[in-house]
Amino acid sequence: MADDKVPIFRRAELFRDLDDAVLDVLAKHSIVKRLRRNEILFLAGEPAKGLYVIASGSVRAFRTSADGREQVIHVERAVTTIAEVPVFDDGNYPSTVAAEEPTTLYFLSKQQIVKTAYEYPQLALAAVKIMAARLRRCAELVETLSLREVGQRLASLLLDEARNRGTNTDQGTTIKLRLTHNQLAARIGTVREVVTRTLIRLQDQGLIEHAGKDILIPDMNAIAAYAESD
Amino acid sequence: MADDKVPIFRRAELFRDLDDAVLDVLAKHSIVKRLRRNEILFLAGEPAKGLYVIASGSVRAFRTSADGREQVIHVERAVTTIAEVPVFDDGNYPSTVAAEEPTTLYFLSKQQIVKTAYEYPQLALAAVKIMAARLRRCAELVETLSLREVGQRLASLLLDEARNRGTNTDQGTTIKLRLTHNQLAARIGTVREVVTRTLIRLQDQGLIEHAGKDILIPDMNAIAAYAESD
DNA sequence: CGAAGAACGTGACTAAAGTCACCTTAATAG
DNA sequence: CTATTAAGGTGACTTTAGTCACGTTCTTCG
Repeated sequence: MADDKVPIFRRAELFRDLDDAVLDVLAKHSIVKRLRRNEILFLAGEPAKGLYVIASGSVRAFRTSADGREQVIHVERAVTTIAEVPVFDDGNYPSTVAAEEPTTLYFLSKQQIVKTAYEYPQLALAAVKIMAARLRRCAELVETLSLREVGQRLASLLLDEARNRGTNTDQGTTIKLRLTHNQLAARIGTVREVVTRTLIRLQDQGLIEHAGKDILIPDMNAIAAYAESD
Repeated sequence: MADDKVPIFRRAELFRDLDDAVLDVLAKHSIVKRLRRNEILFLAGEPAKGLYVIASGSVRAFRTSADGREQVIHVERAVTTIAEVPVFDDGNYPSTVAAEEPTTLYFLSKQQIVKTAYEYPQLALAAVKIMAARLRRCAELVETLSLREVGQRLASLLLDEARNRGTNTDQGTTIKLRLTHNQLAARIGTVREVVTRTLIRLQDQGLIEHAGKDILIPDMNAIAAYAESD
């Protein structure tokens, strides 16, 4: 039964360099958890018991203001781990995590991970790499939130999506947004209405063409320039 | 000559658990660098050659917008390391770093550190801890920038300072600010004038009393409540 | 299919933040 | 000690973002 977990675990960057035998031990100790869309895995500030491997689906880590507005810190999709931070620094969960879609996870206890990290330095090294990458993205998020306006933040997000999962046509790059305006807002640090209006504005400026969830970026360079401009 | 470096290195969290012998090797390979106030150590995006130990003084890591506005990501003071991120994930420097005051640093090459990390897992483990802590603070920064207003952000900063280096009197907690309004602005993501006005507003609201760089917080709970309020 | 709920669009308004220009005060270097 | 320069203060204004209210259009599911 743990056998089918091992290949999944191996796809996680954190575990990539561990031997099958070690992964097998981890897998045997892991506990399955399934989440419905928007179901919460844990809350920011809760004492952390361990980390999770996202076997399928995706989750968002976010913070909430007192009046309920969300700011997404990062989104992670299968197969990765989440909540490494509190495992290694022994604190509470730093953000609330909820499923973006139906998601299956495997839970691994803090003790188990830390023990393994002492025995197999590859694990610690991999953890460092993952955190380094997170830190980079987090610093970028700080920069855009603080130094760029909503239009540019939205443009960056679209650009990102287009680069990752866009398809090139003769008209330019097209993407099918899977996010609602509300979700977009939570990622770029604003509210729904502003997203709606900003999309229209980007269209008026000729940077995008959108019909519902379908977005066409005629000129990737133009939108990149706009996103980065002063 | 490396002998005097070893006790300094040992005070850095990253190196705390290494043997003297190992530290001695690192120390022998390190290169001194001195910075004047506001002198730049490296720029965001530059290829990273290694990390630095802050032997004395302090530095800020920040990002700059096209029109020159700065957003401070974190501040580090002696004795800590900076630029671990690009050492472990092998990318460019993520932020620009400049000295906040006259500062002495020791440079250590990426190769040297990585090699040591492979031999001594304590180093990797320490790096994970440091990054985890950074990630926490960075997420917090994202939250405050996105979800809180300037008044609250400034209040949190003052509260932080007061908790760390405030002195309690019968009137409340007092702190001597060492930051100019410009520096405050760069940390909380706004501009000078807004800081000036916000300080006045906080005073009008009875949360602080300030005369130049001296700030009195009569009621720590009150300002904490304000900083966190919706 | 048709009703309910979610998502989207939009006008009108408020408020917060940022900009500009200029003045005053403090710090410090010759 | 005084001349520069850096820092702080302030009024008037613009811009951007956020709020509220409400209508419309999708989705989806009983």
